[in-house]
Amino acid sequence: MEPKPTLCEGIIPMEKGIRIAELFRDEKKWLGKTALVQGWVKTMRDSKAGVGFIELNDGSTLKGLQIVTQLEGRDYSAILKQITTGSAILAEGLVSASPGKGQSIELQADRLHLYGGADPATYPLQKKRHSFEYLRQIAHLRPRTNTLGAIARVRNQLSFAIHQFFQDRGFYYVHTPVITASDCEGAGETFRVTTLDPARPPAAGLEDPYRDDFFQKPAYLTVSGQLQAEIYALALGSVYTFGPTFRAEDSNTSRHLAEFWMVEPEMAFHDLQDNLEVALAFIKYLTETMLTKCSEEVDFFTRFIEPELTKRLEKAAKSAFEIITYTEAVDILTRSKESFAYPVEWGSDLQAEHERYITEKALGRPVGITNFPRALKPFYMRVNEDQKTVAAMDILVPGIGEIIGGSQREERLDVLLEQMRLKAIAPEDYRWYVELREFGSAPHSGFGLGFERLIQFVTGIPNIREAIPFPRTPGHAEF
RNA sequence: UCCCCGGUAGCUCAAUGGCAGAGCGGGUGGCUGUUAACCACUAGGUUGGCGGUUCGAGUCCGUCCCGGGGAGCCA
Repeated sequence: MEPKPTLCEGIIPMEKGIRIAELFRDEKKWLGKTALVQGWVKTMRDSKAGVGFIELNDGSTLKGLQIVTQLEGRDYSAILKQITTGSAILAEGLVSASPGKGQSIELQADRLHLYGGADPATYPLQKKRHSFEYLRQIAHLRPRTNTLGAIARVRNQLSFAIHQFFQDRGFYYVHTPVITASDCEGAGETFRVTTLDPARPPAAGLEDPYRDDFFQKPAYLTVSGQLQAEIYALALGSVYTFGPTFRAEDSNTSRHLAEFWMVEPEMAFHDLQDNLEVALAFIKYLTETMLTKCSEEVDFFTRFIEPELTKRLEKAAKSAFEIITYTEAVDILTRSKESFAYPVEWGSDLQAEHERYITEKALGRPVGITNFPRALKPFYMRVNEDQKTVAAMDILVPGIGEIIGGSQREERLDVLLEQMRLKAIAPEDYRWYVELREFGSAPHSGFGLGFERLIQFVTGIPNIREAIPFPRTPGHAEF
């Protein structure tokens, strides 16, 4: 009788190893014990006649574990020949005190296994520093570098902290739609979502060109979950969204992505002041998280990327933010002796150079600016008593500029309709949004935080394309 | 989209209009405790594409492509 094939046939069960970060976390406990580790070879220093060293990284921490590959009476030369920089290997052996400088423990290998080699002649990562521009071309390998690996761990830690912050405060996580039919609030250019074939467009002169399209009307990728978050805030109280957002702006700068992640809390029965307090507590919580949970990465970024980073984080986590009104900001700018390329005038938008002067030079720390001219801001922001300004708030940080934008929302039906009229927005296109003001309207507020810009701020990484694993920018959607 | 800067070996960069270079990485050999290891030797090039000026172009001009910085717009 023939044996029945089983699912496991030919599959070697994986051996359970220990993460290198765990080894370092409790070195004393592991000293003298046997450990099994699995990861990728960062560098090798071998002496063909003598002792060899492999620096192994498994992604759990910046620091590599030093594997010592030859002891008396053992010969690894056959397998060592195949283990090269970039190879995936297993190493098992005694954790012992290291006589060398640079690490206190090392692993004396009893057993080595090669999972997958890497041809040193063609492996794109060397043991030296590469430019970020080069690493972007090999986005499938760049998380194996110190910097991109560290950013990935920071992204993970802060994503978790974002949920923690809101969950601790009774917010509900709401999934707002990625596809939307409302070309929302004019926040940037939208990507179209369609199943029509551009090679075979609908016949010209067709009464309804969307008749055969999937949604039978124009549809887009979302540029913000805010309007839908408002719906749930006016039912659940305090909610937040955290998801991808899409802007088709032809924008080529170090702080723009076509696809980025945004955090958008929305809170019923909260005015602008409450909103600001949540935003500031939020920034403090996230920077504090960096200092406590990502200290190894913070030290690394401070050493290699941005020398002022630790100071910047401590300032943001511990000291008070400066809160000024737009009018006060204009005063600061007009009184300054700085010569700006763009004139400063009440009623015109603050330019990047103005924002930078205020947060970097005039005040030297994160700044909240409130109550902007009504004409500059979208229809949904609440009109102040002076009729000239709206209850808006921007939070600026040194080095990045605007990281948070938010407002108290207009909850008064008549004022909202008037705002829509002034901004030439047809109420029938936002029927449901208007109805929220007809049925149980309530004061509410919210803001949006660009996650990748936050990552830039807390790591000091200069280009936003390193703040996300797979950056999408004009002309680039690889990987 | 606009302005500025750049594109030379696998990577990071040199090279008055006059022989195409270095460091790192790769290969080979050496070295019994290395830390971006070290020492010796060695291979490696359509100087982004196309066109032009010139006796001669990596270098000057035109144009396109790509990358970076900044601006606008924004988070």
